[in-house]
Amino acid sequence: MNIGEIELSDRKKIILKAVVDAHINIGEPVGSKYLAEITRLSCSSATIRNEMAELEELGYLEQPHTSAGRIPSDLGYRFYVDSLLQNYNLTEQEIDKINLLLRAKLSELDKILQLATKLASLLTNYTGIAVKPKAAIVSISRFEVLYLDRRSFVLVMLTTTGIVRTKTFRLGFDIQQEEAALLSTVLNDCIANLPPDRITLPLIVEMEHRLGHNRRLVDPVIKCIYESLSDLDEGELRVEGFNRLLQYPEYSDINRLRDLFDLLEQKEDIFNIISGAKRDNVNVCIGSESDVDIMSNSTLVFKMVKNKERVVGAIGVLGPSRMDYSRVITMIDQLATGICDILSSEDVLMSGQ
Amino acid sequence: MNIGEIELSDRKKIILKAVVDAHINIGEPVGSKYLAEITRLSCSSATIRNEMAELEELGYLEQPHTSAGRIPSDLGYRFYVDSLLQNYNLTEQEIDKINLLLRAKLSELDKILQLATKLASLLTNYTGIAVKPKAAIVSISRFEVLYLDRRSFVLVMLTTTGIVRTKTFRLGFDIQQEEAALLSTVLNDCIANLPPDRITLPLIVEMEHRLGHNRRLVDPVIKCIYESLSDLDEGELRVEGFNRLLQYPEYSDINRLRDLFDLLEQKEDIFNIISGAKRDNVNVCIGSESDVDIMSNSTLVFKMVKNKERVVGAIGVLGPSRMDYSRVITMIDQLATGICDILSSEDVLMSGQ
DNA sequence: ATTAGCACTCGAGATGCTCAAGTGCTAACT
DNA sequence: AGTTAGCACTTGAGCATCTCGAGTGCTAAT
Repeated sequence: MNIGEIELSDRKKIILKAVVDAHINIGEPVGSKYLAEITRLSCSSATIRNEMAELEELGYLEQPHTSAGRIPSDLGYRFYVDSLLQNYNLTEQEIDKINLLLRAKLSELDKILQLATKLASLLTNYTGIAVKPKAAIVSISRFEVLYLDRRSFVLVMLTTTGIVRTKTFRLGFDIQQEEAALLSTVLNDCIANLPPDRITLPLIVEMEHRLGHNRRLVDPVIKCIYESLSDLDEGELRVEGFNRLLQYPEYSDINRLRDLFDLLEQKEDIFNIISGAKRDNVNVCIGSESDVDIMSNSTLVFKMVKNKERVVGAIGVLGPSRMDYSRVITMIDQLATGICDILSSEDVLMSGQ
Repeated sequence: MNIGEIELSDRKKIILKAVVDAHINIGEPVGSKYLAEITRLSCSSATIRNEMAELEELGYLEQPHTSAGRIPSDLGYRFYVDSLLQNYNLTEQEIDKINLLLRAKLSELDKILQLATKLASLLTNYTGIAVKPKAAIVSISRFEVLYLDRRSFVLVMLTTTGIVRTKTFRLGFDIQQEEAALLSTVLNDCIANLPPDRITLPLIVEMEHRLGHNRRLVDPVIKCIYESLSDLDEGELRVEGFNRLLQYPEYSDINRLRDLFDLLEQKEDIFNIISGAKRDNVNVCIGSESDVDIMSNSTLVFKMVKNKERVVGAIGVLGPSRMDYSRVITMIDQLATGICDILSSEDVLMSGQ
């Protein structure tokens, strides 16, 4: 990203990696003496001091104050994630837990994401998040009216995206089974497959005309359709295990905690970060790499969830920048691909037996 | 509750009320001198000191340490809520905000509760909560199969409680419209109105028999029915505005905060408190009045939401025991009765126009 | 019964001290 | 030229100490 970034000597890389690793484990600034002990570089603390000073100049390390050790900067974490990361091997237990989810083969995307979010939080010990994006323009492809009794019916709406919505109507007057059927026919004739902005007054008038004395049904039904459609294209952000963050010293400051909480409750920023993701693989947004300044000191790791090339959501983890990256990245990767597999295998759901 | 509780002198009541009021506003222990100034009792701080000492002996007040003022004990708050509370008059704005909700006339209980929870939190500046109780034993009163195309259909399930569930099935083999219709008939014949524990193997075998070569549909459909039913009788706890609590000094301790968060995430305890409520009106559970010890220093104010005598949920607020009771109680009352009104007026929903 | 007065208690906050960790720099060494 | 030992320096954490103010309880006078 910078001119100074031409190449890092092998020793610098080893030291940088050691600093990040140590800081991830210990949570405190790491000093030269400690490094000299744990690294296999046979050189003295003084040498390491020199190297660290240079790494700081290059922007990879920071010093909280003069007499403390060094901690990685965002750039340092970035380099670590991009170049220094070792593969993490999931333990049997971890694989088991993920498989448990996969085997459950839950029915709806919602449910899967919910469980996956919990799992993400549980396995990584950070906060799990899941996102369902705003739907593209949705319309209702088919209406169905189920006649319950002379004073109530259920309106079933099948959307173009495959989601089904229902609404029960209770009436202050009587209605016949044939009239309910007529309502369904008229709805299908007039406004099936129309996006909300093309449901115009003339259409509504026509519907009222065709429904005769049941014209009074039109208004509430249309209102309900609008509601359902606008519901559907709202994005959704699910958060699980926020309290896990409370155990990390970086969030022992109430204000930071509060900011982060606001970030999650307000949703917009997270949506932006996730929808701005470039990579098809696991994305890592470290600290202030996003424009969201509240994110400083925090990192978001996530991966898109796709169903046959269509992005249907994302799943990830939010935690301190001092995060066990290799573990978390592997975990999210596994989880996301697992979900994708379930989704794309849905076709075969019943062909097996 | 105790022998000493025969009766409090008027002056004691005034002092107790003044202590609670002051502590609610200031958030700190209140001393005798301060009280002597603000109360209209023309008596000196020494007298007040004597009275306070007695109130402490009776259990209504507490002293954090010798040289601090007094704070109300749980019992003190309880007496305040039961006997000393003045009516709070909602401001125009507050009434407007509530009316806005009422006018929205949202379609589903879920949506109403969601909005109401947000509103509760917003208006009171504490954490809003809503509860949907575990449903009584639910069964599915009617099945409907909507044929989509030769490889998919939607199963619509109407439950005895009026809730509708749907599930889309995608098949690995072809199916005819008549076969789908048959599935619906068979389901209605065999297992409609049966609680889950009475769906027995013989019934399933019978269904498979009647469905002929589509017998392979039975297994996934039954599985889906089980899932839907067990989903439905899960209680639900909705929480909004937890971060508002972060502004109160009683929650500046990370551990307390964390305990409270766990309480909300784990749900069971809250369910118990709410389902153990005696009063039909607004309930106030102060601090350790419940058996849940995490609740010490916190108070839950809530009211049941009913639809024609059937309890369909509850809405309330969680905050520090030092809570603006008169305001909060009025607020929750207004909100809950408002929701009840919407629910019971649903009948007339369409008879108007 | 009330109240003025006073001795007493206790925590919050300020101050100053030591200590350990860690640095940067210089000079010596390979 | 790169490495290292050594040393002076910096700084925050932790701790003891002190003061100050708020508030109490008690006693004696009203």
